[in-house]
Amino acid sequence: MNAALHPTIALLQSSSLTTVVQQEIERAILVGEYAPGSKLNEAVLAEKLGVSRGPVREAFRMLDEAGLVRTEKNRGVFVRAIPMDEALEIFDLRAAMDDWIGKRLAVCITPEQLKEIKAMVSEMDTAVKAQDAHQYHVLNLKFHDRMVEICGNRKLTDTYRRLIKELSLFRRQNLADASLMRTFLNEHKQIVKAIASGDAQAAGQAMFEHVMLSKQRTIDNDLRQRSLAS
Amino acid sequence: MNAALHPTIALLQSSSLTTVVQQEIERAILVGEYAPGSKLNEAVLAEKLGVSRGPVREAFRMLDEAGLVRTEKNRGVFVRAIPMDEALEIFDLRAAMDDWIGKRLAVCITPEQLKEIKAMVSEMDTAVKAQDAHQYHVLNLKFHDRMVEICGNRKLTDTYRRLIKELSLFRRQNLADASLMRTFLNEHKQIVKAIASGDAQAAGQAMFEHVMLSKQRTIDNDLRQRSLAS
DNA sequence: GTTTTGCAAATTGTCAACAAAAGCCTTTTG
DNA sequence: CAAAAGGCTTTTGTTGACAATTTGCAAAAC
Repeated sequence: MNAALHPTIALLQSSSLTTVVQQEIERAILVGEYAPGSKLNEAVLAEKLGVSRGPVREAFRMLDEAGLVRTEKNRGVFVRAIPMDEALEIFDLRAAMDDWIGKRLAVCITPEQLKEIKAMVSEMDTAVKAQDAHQYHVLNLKFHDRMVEICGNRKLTDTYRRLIKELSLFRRQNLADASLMRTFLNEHKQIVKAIASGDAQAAGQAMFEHVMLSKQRTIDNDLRQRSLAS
Repeated sequence: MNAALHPTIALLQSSSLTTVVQQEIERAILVGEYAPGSKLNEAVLAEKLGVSRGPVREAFRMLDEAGLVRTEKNRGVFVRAIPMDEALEIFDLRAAMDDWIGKRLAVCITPEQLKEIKAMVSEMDTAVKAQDAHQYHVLNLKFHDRMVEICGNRKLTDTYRRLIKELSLFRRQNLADASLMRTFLNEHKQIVKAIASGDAQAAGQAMFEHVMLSKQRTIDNDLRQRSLAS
């Protein structure tokens, strides 16, 4: 009965002020409008969004549980600043998941889906050649997100996305230079190749090592920046 | 300065009404006081806990984000009933994580920690011999939880525990019979052995397959119950 | 007899006011 | 001059009240 209802109606039915406030704050955080560590003022946000403080507070509780903000009693909520060691932990966890994802895709991906991710890689190729780091970054996120999605495990997808969101709070400025982009692109090609060949072991390993290289690059980047600062 | 303050003080500093309400509801849910699918009434809970509806609502938003309840706009919040297919998804995800956990432990576990988990297995041995399924279940949870913890990856630990909590919402009655307990116990011994030997590949595989057997048992159990019901 | 319609009660969504704690600036004191 | 004390301001924590929606029931219509 409630199968094919009007999109506007479905929207109104699902979204309360709290959820739309939550989504808006989350968007703003992920897009960098509020820097990690900065304070989020209830009253200011409430007025800005044209609601009272109640929904804002409820949204804060959601974002806290999601790991995007941290709440200090009687002091307020702050955009989380992911420390280096936690980011590295996330990389390890992601690697474990990507290992499984690779193995699974090698076995169960459909020809259409394979075509789809191949197209993504070739788009990335274009971006690399155009030296468009931003576009590459967007495509890269989409590439990995699509692969998890194809696995068809919603719990995995949710967990994976949660980690990606938290990771995006860590060092917005992690721009890859041209040579690194090319390295990653080659790894992507290798991943797709392993998946296409149906070799679960190889696909898992390729994805695992791809993430571990990202981790290593993050470490190197940090060391470089530290030495520059001193 | 605030390093070694009195535990009561630390408690008061960290816990607002919202957090204590959240913890209490979570406890009640996990312990089975509210059955999956049952409705949680804001006003009733608020009065029961001696607070107003505000903190209860904020706690609901946290529990929703944690996956323990589901909110339907204008209808209320309900204890989540994990459907079979989602439970199976969780098993797969857990297996992927346990694979990594096994590999990691094989490499980095200390002799004391190894001794510790060996002691747990022997406790489980006792429970199995005493046919104490409940005690076995408690020890089993502790065993796996401790192994994740030893890995020293807090993000992994958080994620793992989140999954375990959700899984505990699925079919409280999944009691193992004596022969199954013995099977699992043997697998535990094999896991510990593989970890002790330092063979990462074997340890990962042992843990992975251990979870997959749990998954299979869940499927079998479901089929059996379905056939009995018809 | 079944379905529909309308009303009343209960419940959730939202808000604004009050209480309490933290932050800040001035003043006082050594 | 530094540091502590005190009061003022801002911000968060909590509450109770009001508005909007759903639900259950009973009466009416077919």
